[in-house]
Amino acid sequence: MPRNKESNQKVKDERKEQILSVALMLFATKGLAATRITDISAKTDISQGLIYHYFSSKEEIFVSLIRSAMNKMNEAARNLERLPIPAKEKIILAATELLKGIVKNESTSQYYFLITQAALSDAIPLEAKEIIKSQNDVKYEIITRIFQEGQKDGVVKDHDAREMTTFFFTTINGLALNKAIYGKKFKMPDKNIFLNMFLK
Amino acid sequence: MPRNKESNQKVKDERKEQILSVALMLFATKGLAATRITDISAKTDISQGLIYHYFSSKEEIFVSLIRSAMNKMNEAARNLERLPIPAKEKIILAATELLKGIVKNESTSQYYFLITQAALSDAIPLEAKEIIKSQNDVKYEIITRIFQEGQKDGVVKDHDAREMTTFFFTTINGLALNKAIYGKKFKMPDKNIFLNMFLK
DNA sequence: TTTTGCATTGAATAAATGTTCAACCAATAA
DNA sequence: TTATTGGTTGAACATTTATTCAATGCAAAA
Repeated sequence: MPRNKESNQKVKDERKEQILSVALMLFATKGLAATRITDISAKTDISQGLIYHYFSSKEEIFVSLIRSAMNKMNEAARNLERLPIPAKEKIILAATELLKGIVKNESTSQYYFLITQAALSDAIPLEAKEIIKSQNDVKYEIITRIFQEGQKDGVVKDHDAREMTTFFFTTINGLALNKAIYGKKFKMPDKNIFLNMFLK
Repeated sequence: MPRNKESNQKVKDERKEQILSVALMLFATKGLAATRITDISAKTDISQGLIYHYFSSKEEIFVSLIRSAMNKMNEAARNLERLPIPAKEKIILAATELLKGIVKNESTSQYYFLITQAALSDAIPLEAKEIIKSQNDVKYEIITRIFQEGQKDGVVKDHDAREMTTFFFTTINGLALNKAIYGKKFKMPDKNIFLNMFLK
């Protein structure tokens, strides 16, 4: 008999994790098409063959990353909405955490680029585009609701809530891409400038 | 003797223009690596061979597009600075024109994506990266100066001018990408929300 | 120690794609 | 009409790269 089930599963999970983590970095810095399986193989020290033991194709790796990116973002948005604090606090918290995430956690900016790439590019698996299409609105709707709540409280500006949401996410997205471009050189600007768009 | 010089030059310019225009669209929607010479060939109805008569490689086409994108943007920024109007008006004008450009002229959003791609990706000709490195700051510095002038006039908020500039361009960039993703479905939000970040 | 099941390897395969090049054609001057 | 120049073609070539697969290694059970 070979290794026991759990131990095998552990190895499998670790390998998958390694592959996904390196692939995220590569897809974000080179793009899907320009990332070679050999690149992933070299950076993970996992043979090409083994990568195909865990994922059926390069595209499946990409789709898997998109799926987890969307899940993480939506999960965070849902948690935010549930918090027992006023709308204004939620908005400040969201801005603070998102900007912090961009500065600290490299994978945050990388996820943003991955999603931008997937949404934008024709050369991306259909499945990835569908995941985004069906899930992207979730966080938009949540933030829009929070803005509307804040307007009732009289603390959020009286612009169209959905339009403010567009600015909210496009700006965050723009910052994340800027961070991805400039790396450590990027200096995050003061979040209060950003909050001026929304808060009275 | 063949066609005369001018007539030939005209044909050449037209062909180059065709190639560049189609390549811009393809690079912006698929990325450099995923765009095939055959794609450009098919969409322009120009044979593959002829493309190599005008450009020495796929990458040269890309570099050429990056160069003209940077030139256009910097030129616009320089013209803005020269206008004989108060700083506040310049800021409003810049925002108005940039947003209008994103909504109307498809190539504007496409240029933004091209530059983001080039700045971000490792799989991009070095020359393109160097053009961006050396030229990207130009427009940042111009807008920063205009913000500072506006602060002297007492019409621009007292945040760090350079940080406001970061928000200015990251937001524009984010909007342009959003437009590129959603195309005609994209609804441009009210520019006054945006201007709240900067104007008193 | 031997067997077994599964992870793992990397060379082989097949397909795709950037680039080249010899031949072709079209317009004009002679 | 003919010769010439230079735009134009597309098949051929060389290279790259995703994917497969037969063989190997290894940990645990018998």
